[in-house]
Amino acid sequence: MTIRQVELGEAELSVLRALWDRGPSTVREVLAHLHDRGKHVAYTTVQTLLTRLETKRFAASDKSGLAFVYRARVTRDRVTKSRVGTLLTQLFDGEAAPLVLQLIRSEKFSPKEIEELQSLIEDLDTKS
Amino acid sequence: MTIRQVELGEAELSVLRALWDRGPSTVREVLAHLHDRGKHVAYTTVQTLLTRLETKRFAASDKSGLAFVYRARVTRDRVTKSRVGTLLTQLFDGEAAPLVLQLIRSEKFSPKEIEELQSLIEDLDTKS
DNA sequence: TTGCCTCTACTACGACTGTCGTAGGTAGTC
DNA sequence: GACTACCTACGACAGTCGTAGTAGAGGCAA
Repeated sequence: MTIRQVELGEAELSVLRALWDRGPSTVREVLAHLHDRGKHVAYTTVQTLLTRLETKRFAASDKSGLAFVYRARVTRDRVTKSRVGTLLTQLFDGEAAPLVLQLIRSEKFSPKEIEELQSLIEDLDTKS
Repeated sequence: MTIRQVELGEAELSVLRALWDRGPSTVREVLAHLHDRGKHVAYTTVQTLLTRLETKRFAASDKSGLAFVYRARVTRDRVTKSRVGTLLTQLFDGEAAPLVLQLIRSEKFSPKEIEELQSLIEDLDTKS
């Protein structure tokens, strides 16, 4: 069967992130952006990745002037949620709590973040 | 180049999970376990996956009696951390806080979990 | 017009993954 | 001893990904 869900590879995701960060961009602009983040790939690699993103309908393009301009067709939030959901399913049987607990135990947070966490949790508390 | 980090595919991970859940198991036992969770794959598929897990050093095997018995060589916690870390890098620039906030906002928690969260966060608070 | 630059369209290719099938050994049963 | 059931070793194959080269079109400077 292998009716694999259409998903994004790591390199594809990094290109999509460039579109989110920069807004609509040409191949060359995405390339420059990736360069700035220390990713050194060839121009045509970026081109291929953008084409694939378009095929998978995560991006769209318009010819504007000389070169195609690509833009994201999905929000960062949507992709993020989907990815997190996949992780949850794969490792935590879909339960969010264990992941949250683990993150809180093992990662560092700034005072400001802690405060934010606190108020969020208090809200949860009153709602339930 | 393509010095891709040794990682686990989804099917491989599900087999590794079987080892975590059941403890040391034979191919047939893992197969039955997967079956129980609704995953229908062939015996030889499981065999291949276990072999690959062994090649990648995520599992080891001993011949004990008739069939090989496979066992996990990495803890669930270790793999989980690594996966979460990857996700964090790919989507949140390595920051845990945004992910935690998003999870708390978008997922449901039981009163017991909320309580646990609260006490954890209070600990954070006093430590900082 | 003749090059040179920049783009797009294709093609390629090796590694990795998910899935199995086949061949051939081993052990208990009739 | 022959059959049957179960195991392992290997090979295979298609689809996905990361990465990139090449050919050919369009525009601009000399």
